[in-house]
Amino acid sequence: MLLEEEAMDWKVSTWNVNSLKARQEQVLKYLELRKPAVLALQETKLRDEAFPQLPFQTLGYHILHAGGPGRNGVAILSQEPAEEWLRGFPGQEDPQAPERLLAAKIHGIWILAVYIPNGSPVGSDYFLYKLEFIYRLREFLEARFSPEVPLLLCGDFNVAPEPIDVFDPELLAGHICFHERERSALKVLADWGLYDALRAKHPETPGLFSWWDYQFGAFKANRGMRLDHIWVTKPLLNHLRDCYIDREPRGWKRPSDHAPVVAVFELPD
DNA sequence: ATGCCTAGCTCCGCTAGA
Repeated sequence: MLLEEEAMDWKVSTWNVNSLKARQEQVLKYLELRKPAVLALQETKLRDEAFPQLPFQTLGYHILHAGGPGRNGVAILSQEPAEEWLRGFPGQEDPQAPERLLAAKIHGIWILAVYIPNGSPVGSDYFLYKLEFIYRLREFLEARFSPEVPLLLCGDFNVAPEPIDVFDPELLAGHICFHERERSALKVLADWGLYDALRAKHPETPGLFSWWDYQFGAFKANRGMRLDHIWVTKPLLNHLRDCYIDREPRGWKRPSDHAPVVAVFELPD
């Protein structure tokens, strides 16, 4: 009993909202309903000065945002303030990385929130940029962090890791977000010492997707892909209670095309 | 078939998303 009282539930959620301007009311509703300790957002599509801080602060969240004009934009909202934070790949010239990668130390745990480039079409310069981005992320982890300490990498990876993670692996073979080269890049990233939280808890369950096309009634038919992930180091995996995809917001009116992915940890208070 | 994908941006169509 004493042990239970000393442990706390720590919920981390990641959600590609496809414009925070268009989705502000839904994100506020989500925070009120689910009350995650941390919510990572991708595709805010906002400049830093345009982030609507007040309604989120009113709900008790601290805000870190790494945005820019038009596309991209990542944020970390947290009930506890960040002790340290950084954006982009430090020391690198890439103009997009500071809108796609944000890291924050919260409750003593480094949380890396990422929006990996889409990379379409396959074989283009942009496709190579996507692969390179994933390899640079691995180098960044090597240079700056250790797999021996609790760390969480989450966000829109824009890659479905395995055939079980897409609705039709034969149809989608070689397509963007399920191409062999993307999947092998993701394996190199994982080999640093990261575990897929969802598959740690639900290794064989098919049909677990986090993105569905707006077209073709894809959500209703569950024709989707698992592109959004929460990966953790071994020390944090030991505290993982569950990981799941929260499909409800995908069914709301005027939704994002992605659904939140959630991990719940039992941590010492 | 009542029904079309949805953002931003600078227009009133285009590009990107995945």
